[in-house]
Amino acid sequence: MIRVRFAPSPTGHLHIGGARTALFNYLYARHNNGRFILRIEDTDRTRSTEEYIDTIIEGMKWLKLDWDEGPFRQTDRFDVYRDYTERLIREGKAYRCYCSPEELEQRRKEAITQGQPQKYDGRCRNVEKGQSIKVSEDQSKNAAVRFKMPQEGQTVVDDLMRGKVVFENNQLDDLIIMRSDGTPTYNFTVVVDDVDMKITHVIRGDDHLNNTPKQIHIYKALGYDIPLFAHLPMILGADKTRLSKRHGATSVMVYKEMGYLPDALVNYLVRLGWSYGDQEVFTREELIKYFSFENVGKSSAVFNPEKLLWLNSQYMINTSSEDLTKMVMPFLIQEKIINEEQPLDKVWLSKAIATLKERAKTLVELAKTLRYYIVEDIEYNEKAKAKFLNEKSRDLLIELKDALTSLPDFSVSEMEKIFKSMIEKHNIKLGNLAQPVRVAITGGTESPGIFEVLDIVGREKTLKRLDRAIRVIQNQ
RNA sequence: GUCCCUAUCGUCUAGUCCGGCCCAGGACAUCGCCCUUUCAAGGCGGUAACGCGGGUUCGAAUCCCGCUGGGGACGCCA
Repeated sequence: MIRVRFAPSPTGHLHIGGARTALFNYLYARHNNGRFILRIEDTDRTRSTEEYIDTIIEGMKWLKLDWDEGPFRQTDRFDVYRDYTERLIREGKAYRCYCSPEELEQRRKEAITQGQPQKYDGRCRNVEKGQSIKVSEDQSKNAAVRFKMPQEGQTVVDDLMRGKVVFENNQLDDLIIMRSDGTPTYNFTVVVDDVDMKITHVIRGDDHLNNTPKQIHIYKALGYDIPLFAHLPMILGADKTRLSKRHGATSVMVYKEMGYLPDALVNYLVRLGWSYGDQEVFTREELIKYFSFENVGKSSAVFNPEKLLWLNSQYMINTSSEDLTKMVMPFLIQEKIINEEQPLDKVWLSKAIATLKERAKTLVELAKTLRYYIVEDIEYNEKAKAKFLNEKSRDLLIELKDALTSLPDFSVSEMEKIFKSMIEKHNIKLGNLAQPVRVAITGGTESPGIFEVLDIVGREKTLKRLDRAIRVIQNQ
């Protein structure tokens, strides 16, 4: 049974990079009928917050990356880490370190200026029995615990993505596994938890590749089997540096707020690194069916918001108008086009959406363009008004209004007949009539086909708006 | 500074393992044309890439070496 996990730290929102790591874990688990586990790595108590835990979970749910076990929290497991730490000390595989963070920082700075490797110098490594260093009670109580890394030989990480990666052990640092306040640190908890949770494949970002040899030695010291590793390439911003807030929206929930569909984001994210021939658009089932590390690239990818926007527009087109009706509601409220209690005919709304979904790239755009269908009075775009609501169009609008008023059946085909006869009579192009009408009805020059628009807006509002446009022209 | 990863159009990528089908294919963006009552959507077409230098070979985007570029790591962060 394959078991994978996504292990974010709640020191920020679920961001684009994390979401993709989660997605690849999810797809690998589902593809192999394995288990997908969510674990919150909140050992850094100064930076982790409950709020971030909630938003990460919210983000996972929004993207429909459902997990099978968890969310587990490392803060619930401190006793476990403490036991393991004590065991390692007892066995001589870890030791107490009395150096203060300030001292270490000082030494690190010196090492950098002197061009020396920035590595713990190991001064507490062999003094555990206390002969050569005098330690006050206070110091003893506040000691951190370091893990003894081997200093000779090599460590090989056999990575599913990158093959065998060789590290020289003399590069390895005696890392701290327990802080002086008694809380454990990442490189230690990650190993303990992956063992306890029987993780078979550790799939994570490239930035962890360098930690892997250290973790391998912890596995060995604990006497456990080493899982398989797959280190994914990172996502970069347009300037090719690590994706960060400088590059715009990085939190997945911001994409929700901007009116993106979760499936579109997932589709975009999976194609950042993974490919399946020339296919661009995938259903969730296809992703699960086709996913494999063989088709994941090795180099980092630049996040391209424009392609995401395009994909979203494709998903808008391919989503049923009924589903879009449900999805757009919060945005209609947000845009103050409707209020929460306002009743709205869902069938009618869905018909309106059908005319707009191939024109709107996001749900926000969809909501905004829906405005002239829903609200009572429209606002004119000044340029459009100046160009089309003038003396030239006044008589046409009056004539059309009269014709539509007496029209027995206010249908697309009947309206079409009226427009046709009018343009023949006046020897004008359809656009000469349609554009002024469009401005009168929608306020602007861009909309779906004019007959569809009139049909959805309905006779009552249509006549009212034509009337208003005529008055506006007369008052000029 | 040390270590690790990586390198095909502006961007995401196919092709690389098993050299010839590739004077490099698709997608986004961009430009042009078509469709057209506007805007979209759609259709057609254009511009645009194998980082550089050495090898190996009849032949290299593909194999080997070097260089250069890019990224990451070096925390009592994860």
